[in-house]
Amino acid sequence: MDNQEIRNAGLKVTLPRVKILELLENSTQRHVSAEDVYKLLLDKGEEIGLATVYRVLTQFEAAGLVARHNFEGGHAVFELDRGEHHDHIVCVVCGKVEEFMDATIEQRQREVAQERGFEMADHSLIIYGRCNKHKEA
Amino acid sequence: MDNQEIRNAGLKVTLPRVKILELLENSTQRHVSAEDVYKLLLDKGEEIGLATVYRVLTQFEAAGLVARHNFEGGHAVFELDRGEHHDHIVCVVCGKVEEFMDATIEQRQREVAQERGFEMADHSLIIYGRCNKHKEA
DNA sequence: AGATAGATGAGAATCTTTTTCATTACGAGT
DNA sequence: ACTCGTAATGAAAAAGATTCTCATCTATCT
Ligand SMILES: [Zn+2]
Ligand SMILES: [Zn+2]
Ligand SMILES: [Zn+2]
Ligand SMILES: [Zn+2]
Repeated sequence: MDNQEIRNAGLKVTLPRVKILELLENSTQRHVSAEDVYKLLLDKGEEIGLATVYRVLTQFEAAGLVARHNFEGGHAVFELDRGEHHDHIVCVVCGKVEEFMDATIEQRQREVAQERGFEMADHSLIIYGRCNKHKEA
Repeated sequence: MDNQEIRNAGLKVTLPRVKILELLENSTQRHVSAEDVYKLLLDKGEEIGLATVYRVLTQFEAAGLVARHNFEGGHAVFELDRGEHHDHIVCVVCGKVEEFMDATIEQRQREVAQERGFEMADHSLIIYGRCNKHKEA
């Protein structure tokens, strides 16, 4: 259960943390900004300060519960980290986000890093395009 | 020459634009933030307002003269767009940036987008890791 | 050279995220 | 269950990045 995940992260089980984790688990949008989380909680009647939302998301990220992504747009988006790595493809018209994982790309990235003497720690791959509803031709 | 590139972009050839483009061409750091550009110009005695730096970089981007990247760190970095696409590998310790282009990755990205019904417009791939000077083992 | 649309600079404004600090609430130990 | 010390929270301020406003200047065309 959630409480245990929070405890395992070395954090106290507080109402804001439980509610934020619940929201990330149950929200229809998987990829949400801090502001989104704040407003979605407000809509549910949970008055949790925006500063707390930022703090908790950052702590969850450090604990590996949450992943942060820097999509275009000037603000970070967060999602529950379910352990399975994936990358993203984002529609530049409607903002729709789809996830994918391509073993070939993953493998080549590791090789590219090695070839350059780097030890890969992480990577960020975002494809921008127009989804089936918004492509031109 | 620079002036023609600026003109071709439909922009007036002004001193700030010429100086910013020169700096991007000659700077030892290829990947610079707007603040970097502002300060590097100051160091050279060119007093160009920060707002102008932002405006010009954005215009250059729209004209395809400059590429903008959202590395981690909360601020965008810019580089001259020399027409040859490439991606980046960044050392999380010292910030060193290397460029690479991998045909396999590029190709798979296009395929992934297609498989999902997307028309790829652009993509952002950043590998984070430790460079040869900073890796552990 | 003169007219005009476009460009600049300074500062204000905006947006996102972090910090401060006084107050409140977990949870370990009794 | 009660107490206490520490960690967590909320509100507001601060900080950092970027954009906007507007009065002034300037490149370009005639
Ligand atoms: Zn779309
Ligand atoms: Zn995702
Ligand atoms: Zn390094
Ligand atoms: Zn580059």
